[in-house]
Amino acid sequence: MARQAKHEELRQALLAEMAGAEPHSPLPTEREISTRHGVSRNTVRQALDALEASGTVYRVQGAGTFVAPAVVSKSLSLTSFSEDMRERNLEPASRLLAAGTVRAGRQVAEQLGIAPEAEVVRVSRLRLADGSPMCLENVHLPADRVPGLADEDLSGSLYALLSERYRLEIRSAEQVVRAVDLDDTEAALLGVPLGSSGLRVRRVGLDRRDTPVEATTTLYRADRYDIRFTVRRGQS
Amino acid sequence: MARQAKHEELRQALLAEMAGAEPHSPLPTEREISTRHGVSRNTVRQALDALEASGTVYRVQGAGTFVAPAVVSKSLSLTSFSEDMRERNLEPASRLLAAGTVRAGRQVAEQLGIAPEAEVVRVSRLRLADGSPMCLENVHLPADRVPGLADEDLSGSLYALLSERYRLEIRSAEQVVRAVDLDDTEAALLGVPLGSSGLRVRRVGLDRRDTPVEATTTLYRADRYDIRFTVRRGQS
DNA sequence: TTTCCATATTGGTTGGTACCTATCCGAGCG
DNA sequence: CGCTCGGATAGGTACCAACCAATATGGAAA
Repeated sequence: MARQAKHEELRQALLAEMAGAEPHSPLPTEREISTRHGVSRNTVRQALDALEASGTVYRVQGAGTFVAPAVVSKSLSLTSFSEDMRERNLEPASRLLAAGTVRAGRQVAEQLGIAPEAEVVRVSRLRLADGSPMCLENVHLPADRVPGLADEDLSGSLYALLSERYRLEIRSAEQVVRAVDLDDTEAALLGVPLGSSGLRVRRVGLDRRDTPVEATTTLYRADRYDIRFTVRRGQS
Repeated sequence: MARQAKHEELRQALLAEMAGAEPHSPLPTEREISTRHGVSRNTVRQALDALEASGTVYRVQGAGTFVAPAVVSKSLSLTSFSEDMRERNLEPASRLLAAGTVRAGRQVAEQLGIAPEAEVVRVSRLRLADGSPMCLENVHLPADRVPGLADEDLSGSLYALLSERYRLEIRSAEQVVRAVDLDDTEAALLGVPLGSSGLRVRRVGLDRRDTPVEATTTLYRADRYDIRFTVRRGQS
């Protein structure tokens, strides 16, 4: 048992204890949690650090730790389309538009840090939520890292496939979000009036070593999709 | 001196040392940094934690800590328009469109957690970058927390004013981003063709105790503005 | 009654130690 | 020559102990 770290167990325990608690009600002091759960104060702090980072609690030096008021949006985490939709209580699905090997081209090459003439696998899909179009997705992967990908079943989660079949795990991603006017083809595929606007997300997925392994452009319907996240002070 | 924590000093020291280092080149081991800087490994880890969170380095258990490849976008931090523009090397400016006290109304009341009949100060500004329009900004603040705000100089950074004059510090914010079609008035103010699309950011600013103190809707020109950020795995 | 200050309490920071686990690389075997 | 295995070394987790800094509170003083 206990395949996970102690501070992670404690985090979940505290989360459970806090369920239904009033906003701004105080948690036990760090030292009390420490003795009550039989762990060191350092471990308690690690758990509280995580809870604070996720916006579940806030801390005031000299005063205590308190449960944060209900938040609309959690902090942004890296999710696949499938995960994202399930979180919104929508059933994800896919329609494959195209899949094959092409040359990278200037933009994709720059994003992936490879030569423009290098080959990449391109997967183009229309993604559906509860049966109706949600976004157009265009994924580019270095061809040498995913041999035979175009012949796999591309109707489900690509992230899951990359992880299981190619041991390619995307650990972080850089995203650029922009509002754009859809062209006629895009509008038709998404089932929105001509001239509608859309939300374009350009993502570069990075592996454990911060090396680019995926360049994706996703075009969301403006009327069905938004991006929610929490930002905090305290960086440089 | 040293009004700041030791791990923060160390973080900056490491940042300086890494300046100009090759991507993927290894940092000294944690233990070596520890002895060389005369601090405990605990402190080293705190500094490295921060550097990892900001995407400056990545760590591989059993291998070492390495400088991350140059990133396009840093992780999203909470910035005011003025800070945001300066970071993009643009000169921020403001044109005040309206300022006064109004009733909150349903939406703002819900965002701020107050009654719909409660009074709020509303500040409406056209924000410029290098002299040309960048976005329309609509700020709402609970009237009882910022008495006399409408008579202040509202041409500069509102965040700075709130902090200095009212000791109101916004520590985190929840944002919802959406693509929208601009109406004719908005398009005219922003100086873009009728029917253009825009990027709408709804933000609720929270103070140290996660209590809402600011509700802002900002409408950015789609052709001049994008949002960049880094997301990571490893939450729940 | 009100104000102010000493003090106890809380979270924040730092040092130190021990052990676990993942990774790398070279020695040795097949 | 290639592969495997194991040791050395890296980061990861956990613990203890002490002290610092912000806060809250209650009692003394005005």
